[in-house]
Amino acid sequence: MKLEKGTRSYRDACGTAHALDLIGERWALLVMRELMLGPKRFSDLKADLPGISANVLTQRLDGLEATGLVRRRKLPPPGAVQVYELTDWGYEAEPIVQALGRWATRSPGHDPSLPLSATSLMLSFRTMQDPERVRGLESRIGFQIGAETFVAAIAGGRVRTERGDPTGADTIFTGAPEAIAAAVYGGVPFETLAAQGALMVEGDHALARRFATLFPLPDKAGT
Amino acid sequence: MKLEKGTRSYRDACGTAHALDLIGERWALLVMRELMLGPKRFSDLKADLPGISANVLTQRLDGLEATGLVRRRKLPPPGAVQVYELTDWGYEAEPIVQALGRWATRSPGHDPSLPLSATSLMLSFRTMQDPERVRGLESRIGFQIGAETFVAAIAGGRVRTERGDPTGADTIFTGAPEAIAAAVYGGVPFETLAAQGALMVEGDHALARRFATLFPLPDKAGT
DNA sequence: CGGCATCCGGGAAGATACTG
DNA sequence: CAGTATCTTCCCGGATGCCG
Repeated sequence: MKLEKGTRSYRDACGTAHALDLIGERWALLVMRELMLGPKRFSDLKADLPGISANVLTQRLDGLEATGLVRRRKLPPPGAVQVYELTDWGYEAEPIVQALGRWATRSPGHDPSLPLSATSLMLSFRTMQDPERVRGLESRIGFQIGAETFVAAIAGGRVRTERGDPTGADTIFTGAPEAIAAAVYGGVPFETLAAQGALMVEGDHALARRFATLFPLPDKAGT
Repeated sequence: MKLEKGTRSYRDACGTAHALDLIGERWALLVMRELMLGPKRFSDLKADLPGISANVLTQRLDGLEATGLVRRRKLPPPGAVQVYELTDWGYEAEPIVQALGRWATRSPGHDPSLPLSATSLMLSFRTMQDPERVRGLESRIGFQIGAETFVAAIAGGRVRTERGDPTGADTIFTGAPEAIAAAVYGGVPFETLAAQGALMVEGDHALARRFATLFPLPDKAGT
């Protein structure tokens, strides 16, 4: 842990510019994205951000902690590991992540088949849900992604996603984030993915199929 | 104009990550911010972004043009100068600028007394307006900032800002963006600023005073 | 003068290796 | 597992110069 040097600032009163002073460095906002669904440890952050190097991750976590966006916490024993979590103010950055995500899906250069973290996938359900299509639906969808589990609770015309135990959900998806994304955003049939061993769907298959229609991608920007 | 090299990408299917591929480089989003109220020429962009160097501005404009966010256009003669303007998709990034701006004003490190561009000030009125305080108000506020003019049209419970001729507005502010910001966000009395020659208010002074109360700053984030 | 291209120095990011 | 140390690469910022 060392002292920050003369942090290159925009020196601009505009809030947008100050936001970039805070989270404009490379990887900073993606680190925050990965913490949006709850605390994580260093090695999980590193694994979920392919391409980041350990020293850059250390620098970002130090910087975000110094600005009051991230806090490091020691979990109580047993398993007294150190985790990083967003502060309340850090969690308030979610609208930024959402606005960026929604806007960028209109990019002709956006490639949904690239690698994807489990957190990104769950956040994308928050971002991309279409209220028209969600209306009237009430159910719980479970996700088993590697060792992590999540639940999407559909009620009151909204899809809410969070970490949680999927047992008892109406349907459960098991597979890598990329496979679930292929089904939801790529329109790849479950059977195709199941045949590859990439995806397993348990419980109400009709519900699973309907779930995959709730998140339409916007049109690509033309010129 | 040269070919882009291997642009360092996050290679992540997440929309947020792709957005950062598009506008995550230093200055990129601030260039777009400066174009949000209409086309500008190179030298105006450079002047309104203190600290940017000409070559970086060139690189950003080239990059934004290549990704389809900015277009360069030749104004018809006379005065056939070249200007840069956002594409439709580029203008759709305004919610991002807004979300960043709103969020960052909660930062304890935010200093509203720093330099500010006229565009930033006008956009901040869009971002920070409080519907409760605006309700019932109907008027037109003019701004003369250097050689640029703007109008804030208040109607239907909303403040709309754009470039425009302020003649005939109910009240007109004349001064630097920093002076107007000091009045609106810093609570500095008009008289103080007028005594310094920093601000002039013409027309309905009561309206001007009320206008300055429409944009409350949120509480600072505490841990 | 506006709109760049070129060259240079410093510093941040990326990759790899190493340590408690 | 959670970082640190080192080295290399590349981007950013500043200065200068070209060219319509």
